[in-house]
Amino acid sequence: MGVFSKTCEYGIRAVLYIAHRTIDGSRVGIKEIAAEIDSPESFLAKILQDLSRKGLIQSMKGPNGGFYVEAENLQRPLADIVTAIDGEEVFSGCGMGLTHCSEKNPCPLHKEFKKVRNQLAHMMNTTTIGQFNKELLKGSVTLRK
Amino acid sequence: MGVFSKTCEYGIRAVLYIAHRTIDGSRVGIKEIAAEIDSPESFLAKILQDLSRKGLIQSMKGPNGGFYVEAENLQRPLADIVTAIDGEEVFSGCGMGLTHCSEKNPCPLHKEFKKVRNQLAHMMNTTTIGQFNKELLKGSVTLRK
DNA sequence: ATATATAAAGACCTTTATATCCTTTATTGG
DNA sequence: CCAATAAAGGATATAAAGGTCTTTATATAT
Repeated sequence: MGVFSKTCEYGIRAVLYIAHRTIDGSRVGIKEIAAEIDSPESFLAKILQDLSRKGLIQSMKGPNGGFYVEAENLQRPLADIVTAIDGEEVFSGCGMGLTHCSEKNPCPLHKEFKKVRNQLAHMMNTTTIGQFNKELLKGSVTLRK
Repeated sequence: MGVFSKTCEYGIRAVLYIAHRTIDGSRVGIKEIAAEIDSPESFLAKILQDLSRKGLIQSMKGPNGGFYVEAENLQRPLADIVTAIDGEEVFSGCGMGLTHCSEKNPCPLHKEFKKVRNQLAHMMNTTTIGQFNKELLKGSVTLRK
């Protein structure tokens, strides 16, 4: 188990892929996305359907249809994808699973774990969907394997 | 979904509970442990059975039997519990699930995610099983709810 | 020795995550 | 309008995580 669910991992990869492939206003189909981020096609379809309903990405049916990312969404943080799919827990939950863990009622790890959580949250909140477009086009970073 | 699996969360809580309850050389039974860390008893039994096989905790059958932690194990890091239950992935895996993500073949988040991972790993490697005994005895930290 | 307390072990069951497939709906170009 | 294309939606399958129950093995006290 990683930090995010598999669904979420595919979601992040797919959104970044779509973003960099459609800055020119074009659209990209599920087949290509699935192939390029190495994910099961029909499972990914479900994920993108969900992200599209939630407005994180856009879609269009029919010939020349496909998925794309609106300009304004390029500024949204990756944390929004995580929250949409996995929820807030990873950014705010107790490290050892206590539901009432807090400053006043802390688990043993509370202080230290909070630092880690906050670093993760900060990173995901300051990293945007569009931020890697250049590097992805250059090929200096990868989304598959 | 939290950072660790539920199994792992119960495991950490239970081990810390056992540690502070058995510094005097006594043993503590599954019923008490489950009640005090608020976990399903027979599920926890499985988890402790596993941790005991792996040597992280000790156990004894029969009257006055139960679980306990050897003095030497009090020095072991919590990371050992996580690794025993969830594996290494949370400490070393790619944030977006790429199996070949590395310095040479990095995902977009590689650098930043690595920092978070490392902070988590560092924290869990420098925190020991016995470290919270006093606070748990005092009641200044909690393991339930 | 026997009765009893306790963990170990193994066989289940339930729920959630992951994944596939088939049908429907929307869009477009001719 | 028609045919082709591509996503949406729904039903279902499979695997993994989470959880329960019953029986067995082992230690202790009497």
